[in-house]
Amino acid sequence: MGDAPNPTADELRGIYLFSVLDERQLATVLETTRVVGLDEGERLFDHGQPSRHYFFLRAGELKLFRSARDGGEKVIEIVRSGETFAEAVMFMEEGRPYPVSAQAIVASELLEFEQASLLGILEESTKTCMRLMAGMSRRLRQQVDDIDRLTLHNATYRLAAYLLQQIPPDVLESPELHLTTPKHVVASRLAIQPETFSRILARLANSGCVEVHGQNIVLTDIEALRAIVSE
Amino acid sequence: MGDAPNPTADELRGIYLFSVLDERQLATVLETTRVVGLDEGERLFDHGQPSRHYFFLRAGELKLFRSARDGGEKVIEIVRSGETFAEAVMFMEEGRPYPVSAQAIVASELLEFEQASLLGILEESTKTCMRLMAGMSRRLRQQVDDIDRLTLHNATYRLAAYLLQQIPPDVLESPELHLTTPKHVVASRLAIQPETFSRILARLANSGCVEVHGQNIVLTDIEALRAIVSE
DNA sequence: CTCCCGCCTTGATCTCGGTCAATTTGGGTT
DNA sequence: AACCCAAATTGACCGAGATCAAGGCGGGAG
Repeated sequence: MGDAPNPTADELRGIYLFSVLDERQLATVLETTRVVGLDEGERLFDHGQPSRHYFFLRAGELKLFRSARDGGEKVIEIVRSGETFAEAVMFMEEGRPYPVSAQAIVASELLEFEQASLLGILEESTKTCMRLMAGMSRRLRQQVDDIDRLTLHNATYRLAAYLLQQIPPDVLESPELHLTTPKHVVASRLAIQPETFSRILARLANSGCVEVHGQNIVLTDIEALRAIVSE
Repeated sequence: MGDAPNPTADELRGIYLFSVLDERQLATVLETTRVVGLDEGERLFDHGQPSRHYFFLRAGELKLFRSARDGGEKVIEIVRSGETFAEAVMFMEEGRPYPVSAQAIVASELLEFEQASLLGILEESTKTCMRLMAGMSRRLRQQVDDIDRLTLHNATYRLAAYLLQQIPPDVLESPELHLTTPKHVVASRLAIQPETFSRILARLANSGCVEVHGQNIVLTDIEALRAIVSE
């Protein structure tokens, strides 16, 4: 490879978590920062493994998931480029094991940070504490939403809600969206089997809500989708 | 009433979140602390309502839950006396709405704190930030465990895991435990219908794993329960 | 003691989504 | 082009758990 640029203070400053750090603090973080490349399908860490790092996804896409002994798999979160993850693990007791496994969906490039370097900074930067807590609070709420959907709503609802959520925030009238992720991964994210996922999407298609062309999905009737989601 | 004692600095010091505060900081918190009594079934706050307070449960028990329009209800967490809750809400964006509703399962007594008083303290007490983050991190992990159980395991597994989890940590050989909570609430916590809950418990009973006497359940064969959970 | 109302239990039936199995599709490789 | 393999689709069937419908039990109020 060799074309992976080394991280700079400027790059770090662009990451929300680090955006209020001063030069010295940024330098401290940079000292132990490593660039990590991941091939498609490669594991970054495993559930239960002791954690010493947290990460920023520069490019690519990966999934955080749990596995069952029978081979079943549940995607807890899909991480997209520009996001940090596993930064909350360091506050856990018991040797700080990762609560999920992480695997690249496509070839990816990440920055790997030492937990220790951030802990020192948190001691002196209450602002950074606030950023970290804001992120944790958001995740907490998202997970409550996930539990709500899993237990109080059916698979069609969950899929419709997911599609609506994928609409870029700035676009009002753009009903076309591109699944960056293989359908079976999205299915697992929604706790649906691939076969059922396919059937529900087909049903939405021939009831006129959506048009499916492989990874591209046109939301031809947003209102109908909203109707499904509003009960 | 009138028999609800006013909170003291000492009582606050006994709460994990406040345990590293100095006298002045405790006094600041105390200034805006209120004692709140709740009858059985009474609501403390509702999902979506703007939040200004967080709480400590002095006595009693309450449930944090989500409702569906069809009347369905999912208990997200059962709060027991000695626990704080809703302290993570203040870091949420968008007017900080409560992500769940809170309702007393039995008559309860709580302390109500203003979010604003803690925010000021967090600015100057990085140690308190750490405590708060530790609590949030633990909740985050618990919710991942919940999602795991909901999606990767069946109702019998969830019930068995719940029973095993209720064993007091100090007791090794005590197979007897008391449900402090009505069975239909536990059922909702586990995302099981009351009828199914009852049937599964009956099945565990006459396969010799447990003995049920109303609210009291004797775990007669812990190993068998462990076997169900290790699948 | 008796009544009453919620909670719990038990039975019968239904259904959504999972499982098993067989194709089909499509991007990537030689 | 012909081939390959993983992903996706489609069909037939099944089953865990939900729903609908009666009872039974137990504790608090009069």
